[in-house]
Amino acid sequence: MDKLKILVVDDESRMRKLVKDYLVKNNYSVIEAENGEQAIDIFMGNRDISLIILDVMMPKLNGYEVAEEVRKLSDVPIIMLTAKTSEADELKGFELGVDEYISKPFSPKILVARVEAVLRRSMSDSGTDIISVKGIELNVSAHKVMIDGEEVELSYKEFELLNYFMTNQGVALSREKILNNVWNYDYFGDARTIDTHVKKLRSKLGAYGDYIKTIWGMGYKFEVV
Amino acid sequence: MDKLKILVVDDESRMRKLVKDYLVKNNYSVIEAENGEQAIDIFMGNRDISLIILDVMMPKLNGYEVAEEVRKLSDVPIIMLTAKTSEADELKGFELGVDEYISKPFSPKILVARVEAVLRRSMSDSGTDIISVKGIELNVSAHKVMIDGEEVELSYKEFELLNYFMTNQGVALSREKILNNVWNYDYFGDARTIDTHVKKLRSKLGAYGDYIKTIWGMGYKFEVV
DNA sequence: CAGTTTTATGTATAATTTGTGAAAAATAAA
DNA sequence: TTTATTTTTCACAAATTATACATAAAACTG
Repeated sequence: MDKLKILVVDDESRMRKLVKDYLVKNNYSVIEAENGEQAIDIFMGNRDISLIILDVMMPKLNGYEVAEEVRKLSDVPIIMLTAKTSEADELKGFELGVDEYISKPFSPKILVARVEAVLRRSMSDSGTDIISVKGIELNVSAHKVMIDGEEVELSYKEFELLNYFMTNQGVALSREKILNNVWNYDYFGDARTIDTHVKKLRSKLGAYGDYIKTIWGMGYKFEVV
Repeated sequence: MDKLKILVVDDESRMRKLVKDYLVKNNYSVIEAENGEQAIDIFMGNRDISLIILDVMMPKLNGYEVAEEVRKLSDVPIIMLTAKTSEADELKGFELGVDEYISKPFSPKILVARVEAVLRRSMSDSGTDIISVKGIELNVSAHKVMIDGEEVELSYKEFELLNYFMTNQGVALSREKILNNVWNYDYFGDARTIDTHVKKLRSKLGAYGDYIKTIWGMGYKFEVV
């Protein structure tokens, strides 16, 4: 589980093999799909795919259509393989959230360089929807929290608050800021309600409770030791 | 001060103007440089530049050489403008940390789309604000002070006061001025309370305590040696 | 140097802020 | 509807900080 998985989608098996060889040689794990539908199926059942390389020209679902579908599900990086360098196409791609273009023919070096560049970028900005700090694992999409492997029941607000704390690790957050981000903008109640939630969070986090630090006269901060 | 600054470097003034026009129309602020040396000078004196667009082909310092220099100073995003699509060059660029390529000729839309894509990526991971003087490191966003690597507990007012001192390094500050900036405007107590806070700050700063100098009959000043 | 003014410092007190448990209010579920 | 759950408010204790004050020390003035 240390090799990154790359999904290569192309109808020509020769081209798939070529790309696969280059990537495997550079220590990636490659999954192949020979058309758009299959690609989406595979992606659905394989959410740990780190990158998709899509040929533009394919029968039935073309590359853009696949990209569009994928974007409904995920922000996984997408590289387009294209023969034509039509500008209109390229623009369309950027609008769909395509990360990079490689035009055929290409060399192994270019392919690998771009793959690495795109992966580097996507790795650096959050990526998954699991925020994990020490023994606390917060699964944002599943709205679930595990502490030392055990699931802990948090209410909706408690979860949102913890999420806000953990995505702003090490940042001092004023009560006002917390209210504006975790509560709706139309909330005009007492800011002290935050204290009550912090109290409950702290107790539910057990030993990790004191990762939530009080900044006297200011607010709170989530910080590990 | 909300427009993002983009530095455009090209020896051809026609090309600079073209790029500038496109960007200005899209609400960016553009600074021009007509060669590599000038670009680096401008970048040095203008650290709030959000993006550099570099022509590859320039006399004296070429685009790659400029990129290399810039990377020694900063992680600011770089887009290369290139006529030739030589693969070796492109590879070289990626190794230097170039974020994107645009090959000439290009359309306004492509230019702006790529600029926005690159900026979006770089914005997401922009850092914290830390004021650091000698052994004192004041982390404003974390509301935390480190002295010789050790965290020191400061109260809210103490922190604000030190922050004010350090952002006004070398400037003589009257008690009145300090009150107006660190205390709320509705504070009408004794200005001597500043003395008490200064006393505590000095003792908490340990050996660095005498960076806070007394200006007799006037106020205080934060100054190194 | 004596006298005056200003600052340093230790301590006491006032004021503010937070923690907590329990009750009330609002929401969701049955 | 009743019942359960979550969210908010409230009150008071506990903790922390800000300020005032008294006195000592230092700096300036003539």
